[in-house]
Amino acid sequence: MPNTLPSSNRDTFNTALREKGLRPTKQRACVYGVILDKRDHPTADDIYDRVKRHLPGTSFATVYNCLETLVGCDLVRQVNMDRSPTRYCPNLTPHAHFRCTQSGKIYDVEIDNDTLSLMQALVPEGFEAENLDLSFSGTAKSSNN
Amino acid sequence: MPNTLPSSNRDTFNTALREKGLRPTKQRACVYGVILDKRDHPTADDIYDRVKRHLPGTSFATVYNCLETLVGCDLVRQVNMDRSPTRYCPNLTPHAHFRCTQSGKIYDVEIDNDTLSLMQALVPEGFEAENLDLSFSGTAKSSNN
DNA sequence: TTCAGGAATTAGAATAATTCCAATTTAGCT
DNA sequence: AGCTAAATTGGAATTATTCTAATTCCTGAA
Repeated sequence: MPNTLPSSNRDTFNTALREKGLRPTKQRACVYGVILDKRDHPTADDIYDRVKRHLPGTSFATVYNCLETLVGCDLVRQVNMDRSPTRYCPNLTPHAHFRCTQSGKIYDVEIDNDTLSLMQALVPEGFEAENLDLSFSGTAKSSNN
Repeated sequence: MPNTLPSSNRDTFNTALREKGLRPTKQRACVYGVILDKRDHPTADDIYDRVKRHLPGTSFATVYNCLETLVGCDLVRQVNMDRSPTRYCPNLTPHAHFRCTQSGKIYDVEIDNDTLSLMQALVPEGFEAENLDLSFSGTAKSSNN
């Protein structure tokens, strides 16, 4: 059903793209839609499958292009864990990730402001951090599935 | 010149491998040697080039095999930043990494125990973290080169 | 409303890092 | 020295991603 973005997101989407002089195309909307729709940290591959259900003609290149655009517009975030395929996440609040090495699932982990400040304070003089990435891996009890 | 590991490291190396029932071969020693020798977070490619100077016959597959072994024996650590090639680091103390987006260089960043504990405390009930990865990216003033 | 020109999409080829594989060599034991 | 499992080798294969050139689509000026 997406391709129809919920209207609040639709506005954010249109605005974010227009601000950068980019066009809010149906492919971009659809990619954004499926990422919002099921927040399971899908890979480009997953996203491709889901997008095809709504816009069957869509190509892989387009999915990658759209993802790059959405990341550039700060609508979604890339999540890289080790060397596994990049995953995408619509949660833009500062948060860490936990990967269960058994199931492969990725969970969002909140970061409180105090801890965030302390982490940022680790960066030495003379370095200007634009980005911070914190991730954990280990096992999640099955009750978390 | 390595292939000749400094003797203190040579002991650590032999012991670590023997403990796992693995053989301390000259290729493994050499890979370990070049990683200790120049601590600039080399990629497998860099390591391959350096190893070839000492053991010209060495193949790429061997470099990867050796790296995997060394990581498994906790002699070196993998450093993954975004999707760039994996880098290797002989610093085994808990530390974060800073990547300068201009130069591509990677710097070690110390993590004090208090901050480390707070970070570990972020992991919710029901999750058991075996691994923690913290990395920053941004710009380093040229005085840090 | 039409049309020009840039933007976006497309299919498929290309790339880069890494892993796999089957054959050969080597190391450590008896 | 000879046996056996472990390690190494070269090359092919894989995987995620990026590139390319051709086509299609929008948008805004006439």
